[in-house]
Amino acid sequence: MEPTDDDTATALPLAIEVAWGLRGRAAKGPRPGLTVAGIVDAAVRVADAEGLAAVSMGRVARELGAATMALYRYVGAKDELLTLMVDAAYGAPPRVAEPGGYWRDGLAGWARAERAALHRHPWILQVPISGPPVTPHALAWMEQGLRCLAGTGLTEAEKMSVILLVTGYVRNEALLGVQIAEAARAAGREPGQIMPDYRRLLTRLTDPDRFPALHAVIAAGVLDRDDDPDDEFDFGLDRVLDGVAALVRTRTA
Amino acid sequence: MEPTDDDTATALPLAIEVAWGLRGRAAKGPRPGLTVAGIVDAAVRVADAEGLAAVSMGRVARELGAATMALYRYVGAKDELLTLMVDAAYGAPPRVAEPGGYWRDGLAGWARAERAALHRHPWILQVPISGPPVTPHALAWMEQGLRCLAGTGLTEAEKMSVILLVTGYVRNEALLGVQIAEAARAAGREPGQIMPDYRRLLTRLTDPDRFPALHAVIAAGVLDRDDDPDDEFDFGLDRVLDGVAALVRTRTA
DNA sequence: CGTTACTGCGTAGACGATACGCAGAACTAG
DNA sequence: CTAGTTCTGCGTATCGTCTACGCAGTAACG
Repeated sequence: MEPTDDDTATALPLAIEVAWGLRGRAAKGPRPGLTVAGIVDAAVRVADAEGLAAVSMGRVARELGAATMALYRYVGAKDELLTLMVDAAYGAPPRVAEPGGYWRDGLAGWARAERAALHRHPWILQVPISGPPVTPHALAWMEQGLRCLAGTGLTEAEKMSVILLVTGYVRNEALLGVQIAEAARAAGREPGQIMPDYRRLLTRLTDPDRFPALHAVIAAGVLDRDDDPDDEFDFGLDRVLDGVAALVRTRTA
Repeated sequence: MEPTDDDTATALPLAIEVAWGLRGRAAKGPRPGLTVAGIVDAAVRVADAEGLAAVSMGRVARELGAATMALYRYVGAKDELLTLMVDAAYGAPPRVAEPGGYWRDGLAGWARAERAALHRHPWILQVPISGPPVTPHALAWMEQGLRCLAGTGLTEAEKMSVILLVTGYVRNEALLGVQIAEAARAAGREPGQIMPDYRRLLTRLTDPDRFPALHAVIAAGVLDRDDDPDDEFDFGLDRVLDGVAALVRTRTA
């Protein structure tokens, strides 16, 4: 029988249902030798140590002392594994939204916590996109973010937009950091040396007449040394939250 | 002889030097049958039509009627090709920064233009990160963005941060759009049906007691139908630019 | 006309995802 | 206790990918 529209619409990949605790052990058959959580942990371990590119089904299986194909009893495809790896790497969100707390402090803490998670597991940013969040931790993070905005008078739609805006900012900022670290690794240099190299490269490539604004930046010494990433992050976050604050004011007044 | 520090620091992949016009035709030897630009165009064509996953060296070569290995005379590795594909897909930036124009209009136009490019070539967002921008169009976009901020009184470092902030917002917003479209494609449904499906899924997965803020969003009907993506984009952009405006005010006053 | 530098590209190796199906284990019904 | 059922681990095999290597042919130069 064909699955109904409703079934396909709310159908989840096997391993993700397991992550939500929607599947128990099978009544019959041999005891499973592995667990979804164990597989995901092993995969995260590999990604942390050797990068996302090293995460192949075979490599993860070897990590567990299992055969490659054994994993496919637990995970329908590699995509599922990646989705669950991201969920595991985020972990449970911090409790930042105290009832009665100032929304801005809560949201800033939430953003910083996400940033910390991305710095712990930079490969998260390389996982290809698959769809809207459906894993337990991902939704828990969303919940925490929304709670920060409880007392603001924003509409629910606006709250969601703000959450998306902030998380987008954090991800993008972290992405830039990873790009620089990646470039440093590829060139075999210390992270602190990358910006001067980049400045030299830009100076060689770009003509001051055709790139005046860029050369003004270079001349001002902006690329002479790496900025403190924390300062850079806080600067942008303040801009974003200022923008949100402007909206909150219109709703409060 | 070992390359000096300076050489490695400013060394560029072969094909990217070609893109900057830093390499002429070789004096001797047979006439090249292909060009870097032609290869990149073919790859972009494949990505547009069949997605980034379809872009393999072999597939691109077939598109050109050449052999797989022929491409490696022009690009050192697949990464280089991807970088150049992104550059080609962005194309030349629009001229949004009129001298004497209001910075906010210019920056909004710049953001919208980038968004349009990402919508034309959604696979850009799936290209793995490699490093800071070094291709001609990428730097031209940066130049245009910086020019918008000419009259604002911001420091050069602040201008750069603002540009990064805005481009980050645009990329993130486009990413969300692509995720939704991707989910729609994977589920074989019309784009307009995705949000109701998602709402059903969340309702099934999350307990209202443990996810009260999320359920408030659901109850408010936020996920009942797809928002107009343009409205959603403009909302977030206004927030970001409001934040920038607050900074500009402190520098002007 | 040799020399030389460069071209196209065939061959081949290493690796990755994953469909398929078998052998055997664990549980249940009788 | 036994037979049947259902699930597990995983070997085998297919197909696709990137790319190192090196040969043979070609165009320009001296």
